Amino acid sequence: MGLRERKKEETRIALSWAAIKLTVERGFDNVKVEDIAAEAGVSHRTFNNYFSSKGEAIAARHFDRAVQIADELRSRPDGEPLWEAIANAVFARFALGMQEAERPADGRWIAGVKLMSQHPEHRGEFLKAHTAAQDALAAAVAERTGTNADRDLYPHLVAGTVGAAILAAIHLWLHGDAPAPFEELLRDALGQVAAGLPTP
Amino acid sequence: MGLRERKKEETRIALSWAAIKLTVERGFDNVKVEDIAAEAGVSHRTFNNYFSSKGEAIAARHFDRAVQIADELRSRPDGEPLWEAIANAVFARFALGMQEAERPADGRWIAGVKLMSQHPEHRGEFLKAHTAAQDALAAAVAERTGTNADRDLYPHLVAGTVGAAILAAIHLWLHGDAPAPFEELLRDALGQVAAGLPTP
DNA sequence: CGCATATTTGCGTGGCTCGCAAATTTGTGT
DNA sequence: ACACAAATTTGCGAGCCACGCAAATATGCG
Repeated sequence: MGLRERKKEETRIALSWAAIKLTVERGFDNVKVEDIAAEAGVSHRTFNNYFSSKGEAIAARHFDRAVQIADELRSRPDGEPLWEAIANAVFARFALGMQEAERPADGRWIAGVKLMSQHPEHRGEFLKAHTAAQDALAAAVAERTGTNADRDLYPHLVAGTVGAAILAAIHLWLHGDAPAPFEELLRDALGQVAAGLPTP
Repeated sequence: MGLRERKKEETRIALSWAAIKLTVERGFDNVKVEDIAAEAGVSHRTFNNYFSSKGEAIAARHFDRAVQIADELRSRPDGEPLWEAIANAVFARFALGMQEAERPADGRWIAGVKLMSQHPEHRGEFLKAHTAAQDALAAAVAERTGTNADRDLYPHLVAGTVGAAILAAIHLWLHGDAPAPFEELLRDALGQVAAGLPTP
């Protein structure tokens, strides 16, 4: 990767991060594209060369992280049972990134994230990123199971189910009554869907 | 429901339908809000009293239909096993609406729908509608299984899994290699997730 | 029939996305 | 080291969109 591409990637991340930071701090509607561009040290117009909306910039980090789950799955040993490999892939990339990238227990930050996550435009972009990543996961599942993502339901069902587990964990973590550690929720959710959701 | 509310509902549906029709015919970016309002016989400004974007207007029909699945589930007999009740609820509202509301085998129409379904803004709104309806389904599942949607993962996992099945069926139907009747895909998808997705 | 309440509408404001072309930066071959 | 081709950034402008506000209009109840 040449200097050119590296710098592009840096700019992309700087923009996305700036978008997240400002939005969490001030609220989605109080951040102008201009502000994000300024924070990242580029022009307003350049922002739109990288992202076609504020929401997309915010969701880009989620997207990048989620796509890596598929990559991780591909690199799991062949002998590993499917659902085990998936759980390991999810944890390797997802739960890890959760700890490293985000502020720990800053109440103000978490409150901001909650607000952001409820904003309509963000929700739409977040879900788009989520399902796009899910498609990548379906392709990886197809590879691993010898099915065909263009013809069979199976890989999409697996990927969709895993995605649903992740979303459920996030949802309960952010909005649930009884707060539990995210990792525990995620492990629980993946365990339940892997076991086939028997009636409780 | 008084005349007032009935008329509001009619306007809402007329707007949503006009948005779909024009978008399918001309493509998302070649339809102005003005056009939709004109087609429905109201002012541009009134459109925004009902919907806050073109995409939302289009997705409104999906949303209304999807929410009814939850209602339908509530009205299934108590003795019916959960997954059976869900499958019946989905079919009662979803597959039915598929036949009645949409043009049958008009190739031009279907091509337009495919294009529309790929447009970023539509995708976001569609997914928002889908997950909103999914939340309603989770609530209904919680009711039926004696779990709590604010504390337990279970109802969200079930609803999410059902949602994933529906999306996978739609996806393969619209974009898959080997076209199969939608109803068959849907039945197959629901059957697989209900059975717990064993490795094939 | 008249009045309180909802709804529609027009207008104005600020913001956003994107096409285009000029300016700047970067990689490469000599 | 240097010059040139290719990629990237930037400024500008056009067109569209969402929404606040207040005036006009429609509705339904007593």
